[in-house]
Amino acid sequence: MHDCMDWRNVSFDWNRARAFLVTAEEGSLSAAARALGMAQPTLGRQVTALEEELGVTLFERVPRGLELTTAGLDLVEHVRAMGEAAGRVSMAATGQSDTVDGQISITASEIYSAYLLPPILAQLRDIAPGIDIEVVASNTVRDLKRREADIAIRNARPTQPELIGKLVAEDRAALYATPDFLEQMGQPQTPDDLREADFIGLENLDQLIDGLNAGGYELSRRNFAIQTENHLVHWQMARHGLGIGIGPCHLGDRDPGLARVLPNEEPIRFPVWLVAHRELQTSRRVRLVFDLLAKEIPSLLGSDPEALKDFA
Amino acid sequence: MHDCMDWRNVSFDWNRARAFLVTAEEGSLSAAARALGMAQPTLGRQVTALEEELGVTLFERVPRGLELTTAGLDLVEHVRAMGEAAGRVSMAATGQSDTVDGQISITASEIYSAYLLPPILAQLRDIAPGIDIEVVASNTVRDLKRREADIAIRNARPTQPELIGKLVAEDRAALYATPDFLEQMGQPQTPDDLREADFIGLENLDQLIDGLNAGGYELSRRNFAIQTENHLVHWQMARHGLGIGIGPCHLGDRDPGLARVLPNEEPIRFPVWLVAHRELQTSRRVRLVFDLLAKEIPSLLGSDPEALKDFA
DNA sequence: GCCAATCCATGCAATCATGCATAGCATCCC
DNA sequence: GGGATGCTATGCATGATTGCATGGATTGGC
Repeated sequence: MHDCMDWRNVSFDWNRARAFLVTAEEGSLSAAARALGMAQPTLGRQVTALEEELGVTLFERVPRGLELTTAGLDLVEHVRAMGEAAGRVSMAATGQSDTVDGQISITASEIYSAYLLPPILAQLRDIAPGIDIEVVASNTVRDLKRREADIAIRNARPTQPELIGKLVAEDRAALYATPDFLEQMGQPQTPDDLREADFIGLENLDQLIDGLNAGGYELSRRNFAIQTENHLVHWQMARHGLGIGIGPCHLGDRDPGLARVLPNEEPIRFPVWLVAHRELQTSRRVRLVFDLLAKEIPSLLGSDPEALKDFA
Repeated sequence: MHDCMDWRNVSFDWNRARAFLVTAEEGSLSAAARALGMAQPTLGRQVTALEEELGVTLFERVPRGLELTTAGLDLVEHVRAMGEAAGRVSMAATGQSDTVDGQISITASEIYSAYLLPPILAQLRDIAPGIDIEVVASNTVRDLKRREADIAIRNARPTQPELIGKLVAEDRAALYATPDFLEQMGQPQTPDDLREADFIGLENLDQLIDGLNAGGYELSRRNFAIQTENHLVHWQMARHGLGIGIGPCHLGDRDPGLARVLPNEEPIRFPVWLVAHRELQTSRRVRLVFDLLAKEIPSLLGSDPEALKDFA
């Protein structure tokens, strides 16, 4: 089967190829070194050695950094393919990994990262002390295909076929403000009473306004004098009486310093999905964390299993 | 362009992946080591380290050798893709032979052009008949930046940053004359014996005199009754007994019609550099010729690789 | 049953690669 | 124009990797 495969063609130093790839993608040796957790001189020497080895000048040394030559531009395409294959190797390896100990990376919104994950991760530390946990708190959807995280907590069903998702809970969100703030407003009762109210804004402001208006509100940008892209900051602002904030009920209802702005309005209901890459689902470690999250999130959110049917 | 690609997923040791691939394909560490030109323990340790790194047992150690586990069987598929990409990298770097065709221009001193290059260029004709060769025989340094030639053979390290040089050999030169001429002089033994001798001059006569006097001679312009700027003519004059000439030992020592004037004096030693423009170094054609010259010049000159260290 | 061949694992010395600290340089901003 | 900040290149000491030599073990053949 393997009569006489010639391995000399691949006998150049593959780590140098990796150094070249990351340097090309990051644009400078220093940035690449930071990304890889290596020293800059090391990377520089590896790139130089690869140029020597292949007999190709890959980069033009310019003061701003390194710039790909035409030859380098040609080669980086092939090396990129190598890197993508390497990513699949790593993905499959984690999936095959029979040891629980290791690193795992979870991405979730800032609110979930701050209020939902900590008690669960404390449990995880007890159950499996050998697992190193990294939490990527981000309100933008991270790409699991590129392995930006192993497990994601999201509020929508994953669309990509290589991702598998599990609907684990229902979450609810409502408008919150301090009791003082509401008293000053005269205890609003209907969305109409909020037409002149001060809200605290988030990123994607127009999208938020459209969403609320679709629910019967009549708001515009002038209602949002204060704005932040950070949801935790947003929440703290609401708690300090700076305006009306939007947040999950499991937080707001338990916060003695906050009250629902419109107690008679039904909260917004949305699903909570756990998402992981198919390859990773076979990993004992990923499996363990995934199952723990699936078990604990519903109880922490006080989610009724019956309610999940509405999102199917 | 893409904000923050996460490279941790590819940060495992790629060389270990290569070790794993070749071992899996060849069926044993020993065979893989032979194929890669490495030692068997090295490869064994790399595979073990990869297993450690990925947390996956790749091979079952059986008496006959190594056998892939099911996990390894899964992983080898992905690593094979990596290897194939590596092959394309190497291919793109090495270049296909059909793109080699074209014109190339080499500049060298007259002596080298006449005595050193011909046998090498004959080889080149055999290897790559599609390459048209131009030899610029010149004792003045041609400007590679202005593309006066593609490759230069020089006796000094290139100073301009856009030129890259490779120290390929050590050359030696000595004073030569015909045996008859020496007998007539009474067989000189020391530089002092040559104070009244007839030398054959070259261009830059004063520079040559200074150089020789720095080596213990006591010469002046009146020792140079005959002078020519052409080194080949210079050499032929020496061969015809017109005086003492200076020339490379690899020529003089093999010439039955010539003998060293001072056999006990150490020859002048100087480095042989191959020089090319950085940009041209990426050309497959230039590379091919460059490498051929780098390989053949040392053996033609009988240069000891150890001697090169003196010029570093 | 023994010898030869082949395989993997380990000890050890030399080599190579790495990281740190630093120098050299260009650029940007005040 | 000068200080701050980004980059790459180099010297040097340390630590990791390599190759060689060797040991232990199994298979196959005579």
